[in-house]
Amino acid sequence: MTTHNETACLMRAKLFAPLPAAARAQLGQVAVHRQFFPRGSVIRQPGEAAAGMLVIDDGQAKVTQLAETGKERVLVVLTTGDVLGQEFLFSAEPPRDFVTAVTDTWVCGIRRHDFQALLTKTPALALTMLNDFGQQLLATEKTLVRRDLLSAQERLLAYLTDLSATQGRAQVTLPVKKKELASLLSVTPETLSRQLAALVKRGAISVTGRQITVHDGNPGRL
DNA sequence: CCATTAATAGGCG
DNA sequence: CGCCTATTAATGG
Repeated sequence: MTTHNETACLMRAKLFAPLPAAARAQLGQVAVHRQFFPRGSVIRQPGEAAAGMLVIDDGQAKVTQLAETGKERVLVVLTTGDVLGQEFLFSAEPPRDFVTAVTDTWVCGIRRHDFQALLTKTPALALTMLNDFGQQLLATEKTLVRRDLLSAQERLLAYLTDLSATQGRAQVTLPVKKKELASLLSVTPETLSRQLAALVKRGAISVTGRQITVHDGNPGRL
């Protein structure tokens, strides 16, 4: 897409934004740079070795888990600047999830040993990681609470409101197929379709394919 | 075009 | 609300 120097790739991760320049430069040294994954290809899958942490340099990817029945469960959708697999910086366990490119995607990464070597020399890095784990925990908590406490319609609207906030505008684009969004929200595709229609009728949103406009209102803050 | 796949509609538990 | 089926729309070759 655009230019790309040693540190740029990893620094696209919002995670590392607070780091001092020196630490970022060092990270750039040990990073794995710019691997390309065409839309639909598998970036990571269960059982792979030496997983490490990944940064979405450009593109979108979904994290899924496969049920016994063969049906896939969408856990999260990642976009440019998002990070995944922080836990593999600290553990040599193989991944349990699939990561699939939803669009053409470029990915960077850091291997566990490289990261840990750097960690011992750079206290700021440790703090940054701890903060990130904390954020991650809060995010997980939020999705759990939503799933258990909110109705399907409330969950959907909460999701859309979040998306609108992160994309920075009222008109948002669904990052994945509605079928997958349904999985992410723990509802069936039929229910998602109905609740979308209900929200439209209520005047909370308007829908054109994957383009959705969130009209201001009182979404509820969960 | 045709063949899949995705999305919606309707019925039912 | 989930599951099932029928119908229609979108997509890809």
